[in-house]
Amino acid sequence: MPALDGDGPLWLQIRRALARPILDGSWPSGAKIPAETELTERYGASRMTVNKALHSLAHDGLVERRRRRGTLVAERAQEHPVFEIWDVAAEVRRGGADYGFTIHEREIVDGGGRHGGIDGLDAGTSLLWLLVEHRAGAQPVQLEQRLINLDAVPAARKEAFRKLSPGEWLLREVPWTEARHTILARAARGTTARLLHLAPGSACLVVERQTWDGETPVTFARLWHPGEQHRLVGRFEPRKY
Amino acid sequence: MPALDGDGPLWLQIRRALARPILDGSWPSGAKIPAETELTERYGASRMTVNKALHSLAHDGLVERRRRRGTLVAERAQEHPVFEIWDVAAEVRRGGADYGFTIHEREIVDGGGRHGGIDGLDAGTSLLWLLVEHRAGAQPVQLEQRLINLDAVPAARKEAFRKLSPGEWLLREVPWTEARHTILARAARGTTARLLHLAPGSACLVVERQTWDGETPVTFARLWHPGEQHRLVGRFEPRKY
DNA sequence: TGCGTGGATATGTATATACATATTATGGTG
DNA sequence: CACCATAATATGTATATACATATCCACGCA
Repeated sequence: MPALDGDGPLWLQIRRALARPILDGSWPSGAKIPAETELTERYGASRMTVNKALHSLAHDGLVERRRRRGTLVAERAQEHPVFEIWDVAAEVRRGGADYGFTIHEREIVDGGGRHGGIDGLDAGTSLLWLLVEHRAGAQPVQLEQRLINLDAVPAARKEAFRKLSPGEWLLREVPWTEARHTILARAARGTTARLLHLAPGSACLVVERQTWDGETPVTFARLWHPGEQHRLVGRFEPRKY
Repeated sequence: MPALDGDGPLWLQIRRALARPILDGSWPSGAKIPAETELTERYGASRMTVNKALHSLAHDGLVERRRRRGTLVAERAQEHPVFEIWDVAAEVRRGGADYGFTIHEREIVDGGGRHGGIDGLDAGTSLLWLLVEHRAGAQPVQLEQRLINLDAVPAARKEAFRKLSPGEWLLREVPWTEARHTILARAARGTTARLLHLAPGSACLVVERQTWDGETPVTFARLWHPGEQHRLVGRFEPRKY
């Protein structure tokens, strides 16, 4: 059981300490989490504080709590972050396939060019344009059109993206406070169709994501997936309104 | 400000009482919610209990809380449930257009027929099949293929769906404990293309939703939207792991 | 007028305490 | 051995209390 990291409120520290082994799979679905009284001693916190951490994890679907039985790691707990972060690499690996990517285009542009700009930046801003193909084995599973705000992320200018794909690299290196996703369907044409091995006009599921750090737009990505093949899954419970 | 309904834990009662005017729009975005001390008096609860209700609303993005400034209704707070419930009628009305629907097909079938079955039910189960067109003004915005488990919802057999669409009726009348959404892209063909006024082969955004009440599957819906026109939007913040 | 400083204010966190409630475990009884 | 009553257990809810912290506002001074 991981130790506390000393960063921020105690209940969030406890939450993180418990979430980590759940998300990396070392506590599998159905595993029993120590009781509140035990965590109370282990972390030197009051029961109310421990309760807040566990309640928060339950609210986000990572654990299930039952009176008397205790707190168990939820089914499909590891899938939860996928819906928010939308990381192909992790998804491909979870499916058991080899993940690989190829950068087909790389160019420094401004916001007024044919690749478009980032919402909230003026046309003169320097952007890094990338066209990235993501594969599961030999099969293309995602085509990524990405723009990175070089004012916000100057390190991207020299980054080669050898080991980490641009998406993974950004997630790891760049802080962000907000992301907005738009999901739509569009027919693949031209280069898009060709790189995804699709007939022109095939339906694709497109996820557009723009990320901010405070007020500053950081990056925009348009992610194309073959429509018949790719599915976004979410699980919900009735709200408490 | 609504009164408490006396149903369930006090903090959830307070949560509901505050969520209602936010979701129905009577408290617009940016409106100030009474301070914790004031709600404490109004509802006869301790500050910790009020705090739990407000914290929970903030966690779900319905309100934003800042020290000293107080608690404000969040931007786009009314959109939040859309992501989960996916109610076209409310969405169309929010856009200012007239909402209307037409039931094109209605039939009692079993799970083995050409309309398919519901996952988790055997082929002999009686199902109500419906094909529903949803419009904003004269423009078709969604085509709904629906199957209802008549064992779980016997009242549906005689329901005419005159005022409420099947989706709204089910949401209101039938309890559910879990829903699963699948989002994909698919080309519209045949009747689907015709009813949506699309050329055959056009990309559509398809949302499939299956709902359970405990272990019992209740209903399955496949919702088709013209892909270029319809967008699913979500807003996220970094997780606290 | 402009600026900094300090007090007032509302939320954020943490604790100790108490009792309620659901569910499992136990043990006794027929 | 089956069954039912009862105890033990872990979470669920609620309160009172205390102090921390961010932020707005007003006051005083240059």
